[in-house]
Amino acid sequence: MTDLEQYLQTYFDFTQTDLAKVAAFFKPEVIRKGEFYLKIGKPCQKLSFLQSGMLRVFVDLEDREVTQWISTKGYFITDLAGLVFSKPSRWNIQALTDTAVYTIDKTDYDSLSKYIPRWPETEKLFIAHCFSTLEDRVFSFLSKTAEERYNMLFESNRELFNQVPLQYIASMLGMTPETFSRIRRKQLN
Amino acid sequence: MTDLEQYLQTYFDFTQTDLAKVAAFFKPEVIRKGEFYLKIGKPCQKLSFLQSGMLRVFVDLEDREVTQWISTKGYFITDLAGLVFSKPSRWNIQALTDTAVYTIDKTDYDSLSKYIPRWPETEKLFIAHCFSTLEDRVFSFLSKTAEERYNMLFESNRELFNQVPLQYIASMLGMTPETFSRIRRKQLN
DNA sequence: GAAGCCACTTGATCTATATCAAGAAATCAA
DNA sequence: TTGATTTCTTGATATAGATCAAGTGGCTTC
Repeated sequence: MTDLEQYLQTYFDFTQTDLAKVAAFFKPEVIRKGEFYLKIGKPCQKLSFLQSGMLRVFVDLEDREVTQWISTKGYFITDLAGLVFSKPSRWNIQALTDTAVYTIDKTDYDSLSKYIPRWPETEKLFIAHCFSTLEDRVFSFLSKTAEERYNMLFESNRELFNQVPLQYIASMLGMTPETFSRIRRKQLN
Repeated sequence: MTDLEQYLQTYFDFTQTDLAKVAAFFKPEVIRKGEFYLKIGKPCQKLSFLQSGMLRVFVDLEDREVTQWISTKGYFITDLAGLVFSKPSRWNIQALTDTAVYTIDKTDYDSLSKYIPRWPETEKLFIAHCFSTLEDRVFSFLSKTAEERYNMLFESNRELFNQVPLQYIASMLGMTPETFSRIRRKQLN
């Protein structure tokens, strides 16, 4: 069983048969460090499962970049609004390291329910789960300090802190690299 | 055509027949000012369409309340994670004024696809839309000042500012009532 | 292994926003 | 109406976090 199948299984509770059917639509692909998976304004006609490496979701403002998310091993990556509504992407997605993904294109993605009767239900659960995660994230900005947000992320995703330029994590947590660095030192003591 | 049907139509692009079918599942209900639509820890076994009035989504912390959202005329209200995953609700939802809603209970909600073949697709689009809105909200915390967030909300939902205790709007924007008040004065000049 | 480039750290200072404390205004209750 | 709450404003002050400006220490590249 591939990583992809394993992941789909834990996540979606498919039968072995459905698992294989779904997985067959995903094609392996490598994005080299620095290459873009997606650029702002382009249509997003694919969904990928991240097998190894890291992708950063970000936006360029006049005076700085804002990192919205960093996707690591075991996550899916796409611009959901782009995929679902065929809108131009609102995010850049770029490889921080050489990154191996399995990709399904929109056409195949949209056809999944023909082959997997339970797909629409599964897909709903998945998107609802993503929604719920974002609700928590919004709540963290409403109710937590920079230090508390740092600690939450550190507890839940320690590996990130060794593998990614820290300035990107800082941005994703809504603070400057300097603040991040000071909090980090404080927590190490 | 009821408000509900009208709203469902603009939102979901149903046929007239499907529209009537769906709408028939929703029962009118009134929540008096101060009453709770939902309490933290309780299961959320319903979804409602807000016909008039206002509901506030919030959490009690030790030393303060945090308002996560205020739902007004024309919005849906539920705890999505509760509805979809049958988890205990993570939010309190309380009426700020006497509020008229149309409510569908979970059992009926889950059965919709039996009557409306296009329901799963529609439901997916709806949840994906909610997700996308939250993405924008997260981004606003990563990239905007309190004043910028104030202005964004003011432009997009001016009525809210006349109808709701301002402290709740302040909380929902991630600032104190004092800061909100000062920004407000500044913008009025 | 020197030169250059990043990423990170650290200190000094600044600023947006929070906190604290009163008062004014609005709303509610009887 | 009148008093009692609650909400909003305003000022004074405090502070978390930003900004600015040098460093330092790795990596990379030739």
